[in-house]
Amino acid sequence: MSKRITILDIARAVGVDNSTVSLALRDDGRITEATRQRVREAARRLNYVPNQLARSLSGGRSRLVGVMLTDMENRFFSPALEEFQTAAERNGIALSVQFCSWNQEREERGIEQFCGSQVEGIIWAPTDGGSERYECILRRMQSAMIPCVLFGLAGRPDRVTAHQVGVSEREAIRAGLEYLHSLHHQRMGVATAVSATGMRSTLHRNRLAHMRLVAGELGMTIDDQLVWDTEDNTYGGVEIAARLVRMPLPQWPTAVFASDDMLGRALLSGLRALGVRVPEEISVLGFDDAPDDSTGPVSLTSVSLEARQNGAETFALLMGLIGGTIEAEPRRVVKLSPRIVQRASCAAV
Amino acid sequence: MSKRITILDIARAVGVDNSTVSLALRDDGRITEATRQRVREAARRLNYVPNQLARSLSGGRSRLVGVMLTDMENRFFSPALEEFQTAAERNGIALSVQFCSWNQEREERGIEQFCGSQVEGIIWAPTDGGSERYECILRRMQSAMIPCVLFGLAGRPDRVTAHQVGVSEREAIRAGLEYLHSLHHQRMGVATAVSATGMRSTLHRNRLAHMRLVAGELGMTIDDQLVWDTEDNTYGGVEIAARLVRMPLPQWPTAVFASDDMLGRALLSGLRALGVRVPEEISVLGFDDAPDDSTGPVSLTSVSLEARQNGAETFALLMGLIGGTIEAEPRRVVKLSPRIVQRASCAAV
DNA sequence: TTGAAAGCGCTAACAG
DNA sequence: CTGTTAGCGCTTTCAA
Repeated sequence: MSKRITILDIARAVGVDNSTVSLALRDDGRITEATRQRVREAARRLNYVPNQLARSLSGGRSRLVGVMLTDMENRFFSPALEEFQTAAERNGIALSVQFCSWNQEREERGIEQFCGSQVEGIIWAPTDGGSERYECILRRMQSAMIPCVLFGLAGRPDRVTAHQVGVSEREAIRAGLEYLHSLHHQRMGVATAVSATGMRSTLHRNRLAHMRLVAGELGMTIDDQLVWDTEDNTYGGVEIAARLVRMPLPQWPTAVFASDDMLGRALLSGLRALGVRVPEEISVLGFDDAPDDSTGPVSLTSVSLEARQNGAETFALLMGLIGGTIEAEPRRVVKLSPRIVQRASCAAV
Repeated sequence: MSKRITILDIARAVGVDNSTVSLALRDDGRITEATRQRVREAARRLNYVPNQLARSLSGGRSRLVGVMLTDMENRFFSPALEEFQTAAERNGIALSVQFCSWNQEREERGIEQFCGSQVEGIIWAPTDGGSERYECILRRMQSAMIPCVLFGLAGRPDRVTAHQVGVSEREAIRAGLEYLHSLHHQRMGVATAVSATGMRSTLHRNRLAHMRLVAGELGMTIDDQLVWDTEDNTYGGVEIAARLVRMPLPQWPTAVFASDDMLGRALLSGLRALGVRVPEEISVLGFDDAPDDSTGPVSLTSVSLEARQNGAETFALLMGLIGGTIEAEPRRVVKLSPRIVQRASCAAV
């Protein structure tokens, strides 16, 4: 029934011009404290809600940033998004988040929608990097002059077509292995979930490949016997613990590198339950440093992918791009360093 | 440099009026196929992106729905959001998601922002139900005439101040217990995470209270000795398995009701690793039916909270409200029934 | 210090 | 079938 309240209603109520109201509402210095008060009061009384659409259209800036993520499951996104949020609030920016569920059409439509909504910038964790389709989307944003920062190191290192922030998985794996190496571990096991469903599989496959590669370079061995695979990314680690314990002791690795923190924690829990003392009898190293709800005895040393810091860095870069403090060219690639978060699950041999 | 392309640019390029372009782009029947083609072609060539802000402002409808959730961790939200997405796409609606991270100020600001963005409807999974603050937010949406559907059964059943969709936890607990009862379980254990941090604790505390209550009504016993608590919601279940196994056999419960599926799966994995056969030696019942990445031997019978169906129902209700097919009054409370998803982890005594 | 007027990009009546 | 003409609610010069 009652139409939506606009500044005209306020203007009429207070007896001033609408432009005065507009200025007063935004605390412009040109308006007397007195009128400002009356305007504010009327606004409250009338239950006025400023129309952001009109504001953006007229002002030419939406104060909106779009965030396109692959899925909600990814433990890496949660702290990063948290970081986006707080940074956005500090900058007076609203966030609009979308999840494409690894569906590339949805991903494309979503970004299209962002552009249509006149977002001032886009943070994008793409489903794939370097494909034709992906480059095309990037170009469209570019031609629409909407700055975009890729979240996570996507695409081919040879052709950097967009700003990006992330840590190299390769380097992170290397950091983990070097850490184990520094603790004199030679014979190493791996817990992985290559058999997991969907995109998870690819993730773990890549990590495993990197591990093999880098281990070779460091003179460490990853015996095929010591690569335990599971299809259950979340709880398969427990079963892996059981499999490990069934092995004759002399065949045990001195350390197990888990392909992600889920596997790592599950493994740790399983070993504990089976009476294996960590790190005395075996060391366990995780990967991701995903946020943890355990405050108990289970504490996993892990290679941190620095989700929070990545998030902060990404948003800062985007803000610079939006504000014009940072030039669109050349493309920036912010490569953060992985970090070993030392807890109790690793010890020297 | 190049200003953004508008319909005027297209109109100029094609040599027609801008309103013709507007209609042509929306496939209005009044425009000749020929001109439509030319317009479309020019639009593509010029890389035209329709300005959704202007469209919404002018058209008076934004085709935007806001979704306010507490956090990304909640496994219940993921399938529900998926459902929102697909339903939204079918209805030509765009979704804007926000997570408040259990921060009530952020929650409030977020909803405010939704209202300002002229969303046509809001789906809200509130941090709390029935508080003064919460009622106030509800009223504001109401006075802005933005329909809102609460996701999950929030608030006090006595005073229904908003539409809501969900399943009653109480009933779900009851369904679980009745199921165990029907399998002749008398002596029952509980795996809970009351010691978890943050809001999780409250959740588990409530569930435990309901369990005790309903168990009493059904003549089942929950011995305090058989209530195992952990602070690690995700992997604590493994440790609980170890604790259980340490007990002398005659004291074992015949079934364990896990307070959520994380605990349930962890427990199952732990028991397996410790050589306990499920369900032959003990039954395990989960709660939530969270999406599972395990396709392996671990398969947990669980009380489903019907996340997908809840999601679909919620969105449908909101669409009805937006479209005017459903009246704003009286408030609708759609209470879905929990369902036992029978897998392999429960058997009769 | 405030008011008048133009316009952001698009839609939607209506007129031609 | 296409062009004309008003707005949508707000910002932003420029006058007064």
